[in-house]
Amino acid sequence: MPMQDMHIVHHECGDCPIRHRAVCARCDSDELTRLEQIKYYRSYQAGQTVIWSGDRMDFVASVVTGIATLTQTMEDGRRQMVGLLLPSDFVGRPGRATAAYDVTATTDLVMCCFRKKPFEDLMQTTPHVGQRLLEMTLDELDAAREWMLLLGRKTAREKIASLLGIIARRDATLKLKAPKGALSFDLPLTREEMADYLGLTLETVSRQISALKRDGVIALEGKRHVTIPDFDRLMEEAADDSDGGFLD
Amino acid sequence: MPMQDMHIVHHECGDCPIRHRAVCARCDSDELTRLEQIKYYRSYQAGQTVIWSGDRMDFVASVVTGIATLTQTMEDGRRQMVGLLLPSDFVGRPGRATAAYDVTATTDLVMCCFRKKPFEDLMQTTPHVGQRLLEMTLDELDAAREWMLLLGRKTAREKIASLLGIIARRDATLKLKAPKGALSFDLPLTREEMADYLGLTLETVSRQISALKRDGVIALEGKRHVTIPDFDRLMEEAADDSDGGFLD
DNA sequence: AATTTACCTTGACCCAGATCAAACCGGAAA
DNA sequence: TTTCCGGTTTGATCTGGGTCAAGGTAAATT
Repeated sequence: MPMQDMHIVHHECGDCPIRHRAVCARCDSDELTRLEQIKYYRSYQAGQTVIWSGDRMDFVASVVTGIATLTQTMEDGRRQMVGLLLPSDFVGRPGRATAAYDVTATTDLVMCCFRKKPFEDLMQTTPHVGQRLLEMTLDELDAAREWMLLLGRKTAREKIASLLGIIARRDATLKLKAPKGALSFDLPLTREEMADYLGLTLETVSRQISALKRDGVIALEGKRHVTIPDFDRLMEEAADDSDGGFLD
Repeated sequence: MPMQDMHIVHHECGDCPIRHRAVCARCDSDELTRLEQIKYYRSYQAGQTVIWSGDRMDFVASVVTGIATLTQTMEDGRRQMVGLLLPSDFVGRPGRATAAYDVTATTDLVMCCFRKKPFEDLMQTTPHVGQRLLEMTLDELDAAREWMLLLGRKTAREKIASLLGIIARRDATLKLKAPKGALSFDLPLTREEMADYLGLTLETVSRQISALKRDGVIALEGKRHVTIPDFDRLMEEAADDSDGGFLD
C-alpha cells in the first residue's frame, strides 16, 4: 500500500456520524456552513503518528472514525498515555501553536480538520462552537481526574478491570446496547498501549488479563477479542465508586 | 472562636486581588456589573469542608485567598487528590447540579461565589465569562494530564520534587520573583495531604523529604518551611520534561 | 515450507514503596 | 508544667508489581 495514501473523503456535515456529539453539535445551519468551508478530512493508517509533541500544529480536528491516543514521554523513555481519543473527540487547543502531546492513530483513523486561524475566528464571532468545546473540555477534565484516581490508588487488577469496563461501555453505546449482562468486543489496544495507559508494564497487564480470565471475570477468543459474561462483576473488580452521576 | 463565624467581606471587583486572573478576567465593565450583582463572599476555616461529593451545589465560585483541595474517595477509604485550588481557580461546573468531588479548605479560605442560575444566564448572554472559563479549563486539563504522568510513571522521589517545584513556582509568581536560585516558602499541605496528591503513603512522603534534605536538594526549618538552594537542581530531581511551553 | 516479525505469555527473582509499629515534637489546653 | 494530641519521623518487615529472560503464536514475507 502506497506510503502517503491519504484517500480524501468528503462528507456532507448533514450525514456525518459525529454531527450530534462533536464540537459542531450545537451549531446552527449558518455556523455549520462556515465550518463546512474551512474543514477538510485526513486519514491515517493504524500505527501512524498524527503529530509529535512540540511540533507546530496549524489545525484543530475532530476524530470521525477510529481511535487515537495522546501520550507523554520522558527523556529516559518512560511513557504515559494521557488520553484516548474516540469518535467525536476533539484534538488540539485553540490559541496554542504547538502540540502538547504525541498523537498517534491506534486504528485506521479519519479526522475532520479545521485550519486553526479561521476556526479561532469562528469561535470569536459565534457562540455555539465555544460553548460546546467548553462542555467537552469539562467532560475530559472529569475523565482525566477519574484516571488520576486509577493511576494513584488502584491495584493492577482494578486498573485492568476499569479499562475493560470503559472500552466495553463505549462499545456498547456505539452498538446502542445497555452495558448489562454479557457483551463482547475487540480490544483496540496492544498490551503495551494498555500498560502505557494504566501506568503498568506490559508483563503485568498480560498477567492480570490472564488472572481475570482464570477467575471467569472475562473470556478471551484469540488475544484481542474479549467477552464479559457479567458486567456488574467486572465493575466490582474495578472498584469503581461510580454512584456519582445518578444524583439528579 | 465561634463555629459559624464566616465574617462577610465585601470587595469592590475593581480592587479584587484575582480580578485579572479569575473567570472574570476578560469581562468588560458591563459584564462586571452583572457579576457584581450576583456575587457574595464566603469564608471557611482551615480544615473545613466546603462541599461533599454528591451534594447539591447551587453556586459556582472563585478562590480569592487561601488554598482548597479536590479529592476523590473510594468506598474502602483510599483517597486521591485530583486538584489543588489556588487563588483565582474556579470551583464548580455550570450545568451540573451536584459536586463531583469533595472540596476542602486546607488553609483559611475566601471564595467569591455566584448563584448558579444567574451565572449560567450570564454565560448564555455574554461571551467573555465563557471564553475565559474555557481557557482556564483547558489549562486545568493540561495540569491534570501532567499529573497523570507523575502518578503513572514517576518515582516517589521524583513525585516529591515535582510537588515542591510546583508549590515553589506558584509561590514565586505570587511574590513576583523568578523561580531561580534560592527561594523558600511554607508548605500549605500536611504530609498526608501530599501523600493523597502524589499517590503515596504519608510515611513514604516523610522519608523522601528527609532524603532530599539529607542530599542537600532542600533545607527545612521546622516541618513546614522549605528552602530551595538551587531550583534547577530540584527540577532535575523532578525529571520534568518541561521544554514544552517555550516553543512559541 | 521456512523464516521473519510483532505480539503475547509465563517464570524466576528483585526492589521500591506499603504496612505495621514505635517514638518524637511542638503547640494548645488543663 | 504537665498532659495531650495532631502531625511527623524512623525502623523492621512484607509484597505487588517491576525487571530480566525464555518461549510461544500467528500473520506476513521469502
